[in-house]
Amino acid sequence: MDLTHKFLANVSVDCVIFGFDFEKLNVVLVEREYDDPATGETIIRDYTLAGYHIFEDEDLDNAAYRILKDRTGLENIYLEQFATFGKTDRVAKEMDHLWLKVIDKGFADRVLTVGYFALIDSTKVKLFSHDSKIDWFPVDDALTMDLAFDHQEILQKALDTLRNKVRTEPIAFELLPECFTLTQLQNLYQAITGNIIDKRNFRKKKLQMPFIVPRTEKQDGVAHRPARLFHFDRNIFEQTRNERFGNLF
Amino acid sequence: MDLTHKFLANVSVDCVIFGFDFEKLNVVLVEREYDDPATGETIIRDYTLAGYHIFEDEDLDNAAYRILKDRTGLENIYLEQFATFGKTDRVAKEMDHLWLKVIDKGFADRVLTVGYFALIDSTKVKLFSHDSKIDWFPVDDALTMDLAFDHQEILQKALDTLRNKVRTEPIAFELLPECFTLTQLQNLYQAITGNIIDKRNFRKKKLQMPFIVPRTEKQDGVAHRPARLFHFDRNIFEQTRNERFGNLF
DNA sequence: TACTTTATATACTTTGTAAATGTATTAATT
DNA sequence: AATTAATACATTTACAAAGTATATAAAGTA
Repeated sequence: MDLTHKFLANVSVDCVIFGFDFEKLNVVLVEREYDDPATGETIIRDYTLAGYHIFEDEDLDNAAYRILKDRTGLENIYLEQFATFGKTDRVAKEMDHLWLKVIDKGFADRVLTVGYFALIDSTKVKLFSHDSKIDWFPVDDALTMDLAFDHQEILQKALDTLRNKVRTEPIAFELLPECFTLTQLQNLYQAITGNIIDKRNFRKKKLQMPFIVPRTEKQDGVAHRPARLFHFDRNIFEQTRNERFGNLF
Repeated sequence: MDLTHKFLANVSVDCVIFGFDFEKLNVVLVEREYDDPATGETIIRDYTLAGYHIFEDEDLDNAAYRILKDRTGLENIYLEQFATFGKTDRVAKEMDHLWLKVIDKGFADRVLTVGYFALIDSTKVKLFSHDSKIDWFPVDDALTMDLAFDHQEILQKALDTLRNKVRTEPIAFELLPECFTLTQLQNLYQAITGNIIDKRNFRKKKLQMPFIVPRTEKQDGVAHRPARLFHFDRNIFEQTRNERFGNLF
């Protein structure tokens, strides 16, 4: 192997952090603001995914876990690498931005970004950011917002990957609390895929899956008949993995 | 964004080139040999995937296309990025190798590799290599051979991705000549998935797929009843994409 | 040459299972 | 009592699984 024209690149990791509020799918975005030094007015406001460059002695996966922990405080979270973005012009959008005037010229270098998506139970998570605003946004909105760099493309690819994977792998449960109702699970699948699912068949199918385990507790604090709660048993799922063929919903 | 501890990495692309010989799935491997300067004996012989580092002004995808063209002479080939490998110790295996004595120390640096897999009609392809042997190997064999670096892991991941994707996307046809028999197509799916498929139902299902188009020609040169030939029509497939739900086979 | 053998391609049928759809009842709150 | 959603069960329809039969080529054989 000829290493004579060896070329070195910046490497960063971007985390697409997905959450579910029992209605729609959300994603974590970090706000960027820049005030014009002369007038003091806010000139730029856009959003980025949660990202950071990797450290020299750090595995890619660990960088993603670090970023996730910095932003959510959470550990042992479902995290999956889905794509790497390395177009030579991927920071070109930034060139037209005033950002270039205030930040390190390092941005002008070539930057590779490895994309990860995280699935978290967002119901009780508090988001952290030392210097900028950070918040949840509906994914549908985020796809039309002004995102920095190629974060639009990264988000879209993360969503596509999630939509695909959720059909055959039991990852949807990562977005729900430990106990959930079948309606909540159905709403989640609908939010991810964008399709509506027939309730009767969805229930019938789920009830005969041995890894969807009913609990004695019932739903609480709702203004109608409370639903039975369930939890997902990963062990049973793995034991019965070969018996399955088609969709999980 | 703080860029004070900016870190630069080597970036390379590895291509997992898949082919099909109407019996089994094959993959392209490049042989590495090193002769002991003292005795002249071959000390090391192992195999790598087709890979090379990226150029400074080159998109990741283009690097993959370049590597593929250098090795096969082919253009306009199905190529898909499937994962990026960035463990800090991913070249550690090489440390125990005598290779380190004869090559640039650059290998000791951290190297990120972006994995792509290519699907080609291998029936009429000639492989190129200026300095080393290059050949097709059955994937099953390759998975137990001595592959360099973490190429074992990369190959396995490529195979997993192919196995998954082939269920819902019409990429299997990339491994066949333009015209093929239904038996060849069935054998291909069996080779990829490792499962046997019922011939009667496979045929019935395929014959009612409008994008599997029968041709007037028949199979030639076989010592039994010649089969009808078909081709895959991508336009029809795309037009009828929403009508589909389940497996493609 | 004529006939048989061999190997695979191809067609059609029956059966079992799961999805799609229709209808009814239950259990909580307001 | 009205409202809202949860839950149960039955019927119909579609498709996959599995059984059986026939067609068409080359190659072998009398």
